[in-house]
Amino acid sequence: MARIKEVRDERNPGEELTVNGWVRTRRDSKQGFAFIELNDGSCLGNLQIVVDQETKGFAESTKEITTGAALTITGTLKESPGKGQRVELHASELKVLGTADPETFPLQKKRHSFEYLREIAHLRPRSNTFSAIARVRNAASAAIHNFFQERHFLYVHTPIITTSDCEGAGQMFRVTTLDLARLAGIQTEIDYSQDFFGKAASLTVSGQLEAEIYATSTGPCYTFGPTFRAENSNTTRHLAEFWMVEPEIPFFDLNDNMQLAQDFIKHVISHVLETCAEDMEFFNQRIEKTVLETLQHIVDHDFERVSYTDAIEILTSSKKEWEFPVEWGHDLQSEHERFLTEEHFKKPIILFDYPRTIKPFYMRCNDDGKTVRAMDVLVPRIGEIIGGSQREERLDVLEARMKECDLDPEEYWWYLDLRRYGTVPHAGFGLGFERLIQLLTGMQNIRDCIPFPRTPKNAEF
RNA sequence: UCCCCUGUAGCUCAGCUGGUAGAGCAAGCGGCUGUUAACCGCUGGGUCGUAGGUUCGAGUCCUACCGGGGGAGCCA
Repeated sequence: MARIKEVRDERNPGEELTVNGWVRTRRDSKQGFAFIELNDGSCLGNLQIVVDQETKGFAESTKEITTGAALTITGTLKESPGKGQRVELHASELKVLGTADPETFPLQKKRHSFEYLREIAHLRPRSNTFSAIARVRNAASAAIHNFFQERHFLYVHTPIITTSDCEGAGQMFRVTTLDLARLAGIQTEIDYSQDFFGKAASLTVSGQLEAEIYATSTGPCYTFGPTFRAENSNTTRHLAEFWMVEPEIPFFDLNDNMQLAQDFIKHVISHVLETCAEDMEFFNQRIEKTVLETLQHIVDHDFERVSYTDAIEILTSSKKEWEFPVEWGHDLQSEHERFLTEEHFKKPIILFDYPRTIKPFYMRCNDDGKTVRAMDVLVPRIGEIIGGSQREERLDVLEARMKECDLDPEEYWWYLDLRRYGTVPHAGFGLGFERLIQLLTGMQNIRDCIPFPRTPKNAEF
């Protein structure tokens, strides 16, 4: 048995082989033969199968060879006289493994809207676009591990269920075994001591705090796993369940962190461009005609590093009309970020040293008393793809910051212990994996960049 | 959560200022062809998102709800 990618790329005319796959389309000749385009998901291209009356099993199953049907075919590979393919398989034997009634099969041999395909998420990976996304997603995952493994980072599995109630990164999904229907009737304060973990538990919004534990024990490390945010976000770049990559490195400052983030993104892009050439060509032609150019440009240039304060200066001195005013101390709006990365610098930028009032407690305070060592990587079209910082390693400063943010240091006793015993400067960041896939593929909507998207009011499949 | 747009055949859409529905593609059948987003002809297919309302009459106007999309906020 051979996979179609292998047949198309490596096998030679004359070889006898068997392939399995699904029919994409079929072109008939009444003279008794037909062309079947077979795809098995191993690559974008189909294998052209030539069947005729000599093909065992063809005559009796002609009606069943429709778009979507699963076939197994044995035959001889031949050089193709037609245009569009190097080789084609002349079938000696054909068997229909599974039929697909053309009257009801939802995928037709025509273009479908992404919205429609989202409603049939169980079948959409059988389409060109979604199988290509799946392969790019796979290649990007491999590139992420390569990048860190080559640098001897430890892959750490941080917990999915957490009881540290306020990690600070937004609304959390509650995890419970309590009988909610019954509790709703009683209407008293919920007693979490009766719950599975003996206290309130939630799905993680970040593995950062736990990653810091390993960074300050076993050295540079990274997490790569699912993350959950219960925010009621309805945009093309937010998911309730998404995958995040979070490296954490001891003896690192913000500059080291910015360099790592840049090297990391460039590495993943380069790897995908190399290993998914056919899929990337498809995205460039059919999805977004500037992806290849954009990605190459990112690989070839350094990211622009701009302090928050300088960014404010650039924005106020540009003669743009802003819907939201630009003012030091306020977070930048989408329109501001887009202007900086898409119009002003026209490449990825790293904004750093944000006002402390708009950033979380764990970011290291600068000596100016106003800013923290935060960084955001913004890329054209997507916006923020990475958020990170140098962490506050000074116990007294960290405690003071927690109180400033209305957090109870007691709750974070173990996090503070890392500063109490052998504290070191360290830094890290979080990369939204699906946003990276958006950047790589040119897909507009993040819901098409994950196999089974979870968004408000949607968790089908 | 807020703002805007949208919901008509399997899919993508048209249907102007209200008079009970149409195209392309898909599908079925037939023809043609070493074809390749194949091509040509014929045929079938819709209680116009749901519930109310205005009107002699509503796909078309109004209200509510539900679904989808885009933008904003939250962030990755």
